[in-house]
Amino acid sequence: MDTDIGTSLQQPALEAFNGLTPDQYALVMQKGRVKKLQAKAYLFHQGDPAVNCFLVNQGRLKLTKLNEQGKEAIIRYVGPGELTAAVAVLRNRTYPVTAEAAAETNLTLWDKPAMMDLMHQYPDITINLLSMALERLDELQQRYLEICTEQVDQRIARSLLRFMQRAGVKVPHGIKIDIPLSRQNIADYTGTTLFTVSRTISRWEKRGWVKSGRESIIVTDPHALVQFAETG
Amino acid sequence: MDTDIGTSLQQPALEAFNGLTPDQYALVMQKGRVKKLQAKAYLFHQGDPAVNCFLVNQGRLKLTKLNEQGKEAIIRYVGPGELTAAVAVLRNRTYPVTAEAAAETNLTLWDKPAMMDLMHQYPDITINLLSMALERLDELQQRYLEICTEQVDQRIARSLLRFMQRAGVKVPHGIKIDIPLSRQNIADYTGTTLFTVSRTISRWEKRGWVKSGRESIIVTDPHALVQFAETG
DNA sequence: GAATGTCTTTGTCCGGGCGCAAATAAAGGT
DNA sequence: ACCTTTATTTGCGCCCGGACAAAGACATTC
Repeated sequence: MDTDIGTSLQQPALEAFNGLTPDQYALVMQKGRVKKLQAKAYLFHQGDPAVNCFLVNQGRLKLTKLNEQGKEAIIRYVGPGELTAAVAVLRNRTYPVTAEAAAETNLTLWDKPAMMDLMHQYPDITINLLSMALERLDELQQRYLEICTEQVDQRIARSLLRFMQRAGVKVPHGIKIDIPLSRQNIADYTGTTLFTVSRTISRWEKRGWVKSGRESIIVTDPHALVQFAETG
Repeated sequence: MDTDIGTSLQQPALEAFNGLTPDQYALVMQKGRVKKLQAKAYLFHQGDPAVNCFLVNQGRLKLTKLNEQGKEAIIRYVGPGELTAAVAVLRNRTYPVTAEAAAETNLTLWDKPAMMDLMHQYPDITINLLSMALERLDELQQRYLEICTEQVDQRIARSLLRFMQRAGVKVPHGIKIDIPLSRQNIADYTGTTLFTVSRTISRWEKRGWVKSGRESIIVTDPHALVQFAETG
């Protein structure tokens, strides 16, 4: 029973290659090249010409975006089973974001012609990609709503809950977010400052809602967080 | 030459049915049903079961989203040539947003089976839809960055510029935004309050950057706005 | 284990921008 | 023309949350 400890709670990601037979799947993966990234290594930078798209096999990518003044926002974290930089395939543009490994990460990548071939060969892939894009759009719309209408506390609560769902692992007294998350990261994700995040989280720690360490957060009372996120 | 006045500056929207022959296009449009909406009429509400997707032929839809407390954010305006509610086709879910006609609007709509048929019959459609979804994702990421990193003034400037690009028509002394936009609308779009928007715009009016009336805005000095948006 | 670098906490200050109230202006209805 | 409704402006007070400083906690390296 305690083998549960460490089990990932991650909901099965919407896969790009659903609906293929194992044989087809093997072929598709064969067409791609694998790549391994150390933590904190950059995969591509915002503005680089976009040539490949990437499937995360293990690990996690952090997607960030900079404005003209060099201020940063975290667009999202890409986990196992998720595909990113599909823009590269559909348009001859540049990457709109920067991708950095948040932890050691294994990828499979395809260049534009390869992915185009696959999409024509297996139309389901295009449909899956569309479905994934719409899902992400949906999530971002939700976050946009939150940042427009809610205050910092609530947004931080929601972020922790979102991270928990996406990358939570059970530990003795709660659920640990299995991404190295600094206060600054959370601030960049929620559109505030690391100071405010720090204060907010210490407050919650005193109330027993979370336990936090250096770049690590354990949610001990998810229910309280949900309650807080919804009512302020 | 002065016939230019009133000409839309709208950049040609990325179309859902590019790459089809005129005959095929006619067939596709035949498969859909047309619908006409009066201004302020609702097309669907957030939470309604999603059954149709819609192509705007004329007019404009306003997509909004509510949070638990009933606060609203404007996700985007959908103009001629653009398709919305593709989610309806790809997933058996509910509409994630509310759609309301911002002006009198003509639509063509397809239900899930019809659109599914089309996607299978003309694979290019799926690719176009994917491309459009990625484009919208890109735009929303950009706005997310802005709302995370920039202050209210700048965001309002950027919004006006964005509306100008999407729905600008030339008028004698500037470019008129051809959407009925109240201060409240702009506030909901940029994540602030109508008071702040009002103050900001009157300030700009005094500087001669814009001319504004009731639910109407004319940008008279786009360059100044761009400058301001980028440097604060 | 000393030194260095990074992350985090906490205090203080203060200003951008929100909330509210009240006045004004514009459109529409009868 | 009058009344009603809805949009906009403006003044004022206040507070959330940003800016900055300084110190503490934790890792890593040599």
